[in-house]
Parts: sequence; C-alpha cells; structure tokens
Amino acid sequence: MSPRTPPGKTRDQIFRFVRDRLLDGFPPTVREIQDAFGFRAVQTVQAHLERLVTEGRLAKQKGKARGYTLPTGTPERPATFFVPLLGRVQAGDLNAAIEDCEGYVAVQQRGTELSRTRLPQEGSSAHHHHSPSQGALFALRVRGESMTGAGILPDDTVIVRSQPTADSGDIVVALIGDEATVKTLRIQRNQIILQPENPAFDPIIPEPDTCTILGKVIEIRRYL
Amino acid sequence: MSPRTPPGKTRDQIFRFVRDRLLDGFPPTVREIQDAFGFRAVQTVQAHLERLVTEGRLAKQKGKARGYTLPTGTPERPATFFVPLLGRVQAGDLNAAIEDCEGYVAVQQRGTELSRTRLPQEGSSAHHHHSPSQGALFALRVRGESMTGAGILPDDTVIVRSQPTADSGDIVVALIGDEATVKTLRIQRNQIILQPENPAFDPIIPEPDTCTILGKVIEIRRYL
DNA sequence: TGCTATACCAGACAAATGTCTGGTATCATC
DNA sequence: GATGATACCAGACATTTGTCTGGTATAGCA
Repeated sequence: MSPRTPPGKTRDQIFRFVRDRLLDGFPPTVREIQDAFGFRAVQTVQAHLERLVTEGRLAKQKGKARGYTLPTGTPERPATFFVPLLGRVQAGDLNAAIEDCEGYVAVQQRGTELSRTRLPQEGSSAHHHHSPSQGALFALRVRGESMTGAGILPDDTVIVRSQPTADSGDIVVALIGDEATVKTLRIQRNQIILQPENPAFDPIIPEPDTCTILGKVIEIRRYL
Repeated sequence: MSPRTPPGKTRDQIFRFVRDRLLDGFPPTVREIQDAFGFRAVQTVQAHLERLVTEGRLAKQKGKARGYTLPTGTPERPATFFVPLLGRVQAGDLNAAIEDCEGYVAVQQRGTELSRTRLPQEGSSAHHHHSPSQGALFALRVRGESMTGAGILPDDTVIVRSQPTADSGDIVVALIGDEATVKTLRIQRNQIILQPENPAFDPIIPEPDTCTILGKVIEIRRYL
C-alpha cells in the first residue's frame, strides 16, 4: 500500500492532472489516472473523482468513456469553435467566400453571445452547412489604415458576426460596390455614414442600395 | 440503405464533425459519429475515419476509446491549445500566477513557434507542473493607455511567449518592481529602455536588476 | 474504547467502444 | 460485360473502460 497522503492533497493533484488533459483535448480514463499516480486500485481514483464531482470541480458523463469534463459554462473553459477566415469577399456572395475560405480561426464563446451556444451533445447535425445566416461568425483580414484610430491596423484579423443591421457606433464590415470594408457605423437622421477612424480618410456616405452591412466586428486580433 | 452521397462529401462532413468535437474538448466515439449521421453500420464510419487518417487529416491512437485527434499543426489547420489568462502578476512569481489563473484562452499555433508543440500523447505526467519555462505561453490583460500608438488599447488581451530576453523593437511584458507592464523594448548602447507608444508617457529606463523581461507579445486581441 | 472520515487495495462484472469478416449497391472506366 | 473504386449495411468479437462489492489501514474525536 502506498504511503498515506494528507487529506485532499492527492485529490488536488488528480484534479490538475485531469484538467490539464482536458485542456489538451484528450480526457483521461480512470485507469490512465491510476497509472499516472501509481495506484494499485482503480477504485482509489474513482473515489477521488467522485468527490471532485460532488465538490463541483469536475463534471462527468455517467458510463461514458473518458467522461470527465470541466463544468460547462465556467470561465475556465468557454466553448471554442472554428470560424472561417475569408480571403476576399466578392459582391454579396458571402456563401461562396465561406465555402472557399483560407482556413479556420479558433474563437471562444464570450459572455454576450449565449444564444448560439453549441453543447457537445447537440453536436453538429450530419448535414449541417456553414451558412452566413444571421449570427454566424466569420473572420476577415483588414486592409488599409482607415481604422488605426480605433486600434485596428492593416493586416489585423477581425471576427465578425453576420447581421444585416447594426447600431450607431458599432464597428461593422460593409460591402460597398465590390469591396468589403471595416468602418464605424454612424446613423444620423436616418442616413448611414461609414466613418473611418483616421483623420486622413473621409467619411463614406453611400448611395442607398449600394451598401450592405455584412456584420458587426466583435473581436480584433493581431499577430506579431 | 441510405442514399448514396457524392464521393468525399460525407467524409468531409465527418471530418468537420470530428474536428469540432475535438475543439470542444471531447473526442467522439465511432458510434457517436454513426448516430450523428444516421448510419446503420459502424463500419461505414470506420472506413471514412480510416481514410481520413491515411489522408493525414486525422490522427488516431489505435485501440483507445475516443482515440482520434487532429494531426499536429498543419498550416491549414494550426494546432490549437489553451493558455492561461493571468489575473495579476506579482513580483516574479509567474508560476503562482499560472496556477491561479482566471481562465484559459484558445491560441492557435503560428508558423514560427513550431518548437513548443505539446502532443496529446506526451500528456502530463502525474506530478507535472505548469512552468513558465522558456517558450511557454500565457495571456495577460493590458492596463493603461501607454501603448495606444501601437494599436494596443486598455483591456486588450495580449498573448505572451515566455523568454528572458528579446530584441530591440519587440513588444514585451516586463516586470518592474511589483508590476507587469507592456512596452516596446529598445536596446541602446547595452542599455534597456522600455518605450511606451504614446506621446503622453515617458520612456522607462530601469535600474539594473530591477527589471525582468517576462516574455514577448506575439498576439493581441480585443473583444468588443 | 468506539465512531467516523479518509486514503488506499483486490478482484470482479458490465457497459462502452474499437475492430473485424463478409456482404450489397452504385458509379465510372476499360 | 468485367473491373475497380466508393458508399454503405449486418452482425459479431475483443479490448478498453466505467462501475461495483468488499476489504485494510491510519488519523482524529467524543
């Protein structure tokens, strides 16, 4: 029999082990934990895991292999999913651009977008299509210096939530003619103004029906 | 028998399903995939998975439950892992800050950092500690306006690679006294200067041995 | 002393899950 | 038509893995 450890200490180490494995994307089995700690009985591990669950530090799916997870919805591990990084957006055809994207970017669910939570159980249905419907996310590389005043530099990546309208003051991606552009949206007297955040650029007041709002920028990233 | 699908299409959807599940941190079983797609035979799924592996789109651990993983970072789909988001960094004790972090941020491997890949197989050993050793990543929330000129605003999140030194011109996180700060590093005549990117702030020329470079900023994020 | 809680062990059972063998059907190509 | 490739099905088997029952030992406490 292995030497006794102070109450709670082994359990704490087990928790970290499991947590690390979960963050690595590969949940451990009870026997893997057993081996890692050198226990000679599975039950030892299960007792610890059971307590970790009752303490709320872990969640489990009964009977499932590798069924331990971090409790859902905790800031410890927000849901993560992939959004397509679009190369160029041609006139209106967002669907095509999404099908034919440059790659995918990992985005984490944030507090305000609880609506589109995707639980592991729901999964993706078999014939699920990426669609730029209301609420879908995509990523876009920024061109030009028109938004430097808002801390958006050329070559930054913006994460965009598709929506046909936005509030005044939101940073949006709009399609003017054939080109997608990032600007601050201003609405004055029912008129749409696309406002650059750089004194060297002039506001754009698009003719009606020549401008489509693709969505609202919800995140900005820069890779150095 | 279900209707036939065009060659490769079903497989592509299976790949996405598996990939999404992996990013959610819970690899699927073959039977879960089977159910999700409505197949009446497990073998159907396994044939697809086998091909995905030979095509290099998936990797697997033979015989293990939920044994499918994404292959180590291809440029198309870079490896994604979670780095700790530190609350406050107290004097020198980065280890403690990492142990006691606010949460985790999903970061994708980028071209230059091939060195520190952590494979699922290596796993964590039982008594493995997170250590901010050379190359480890962590995230930090930016305070203050001293870097607005570089497009880094208050409350932005920076992703940092731990390293004890950096090149002149790099944006770094440095520990001065008790406080962690983000600045541009300048080295002139063997002297270290921490340069704000905001005319309202003065450069910091730290006394020798009162300044530790925690690491280099490799990514910046802003959530709107 | 007895009681309870904790840490751990031994061995078995049962469910989940990976793997296999052998089949049908459709499509394209020679 | 024959051939090969692909998509799919049916059912079984074997391993992995979760779960259970019953046990020892140590520590703290009334």
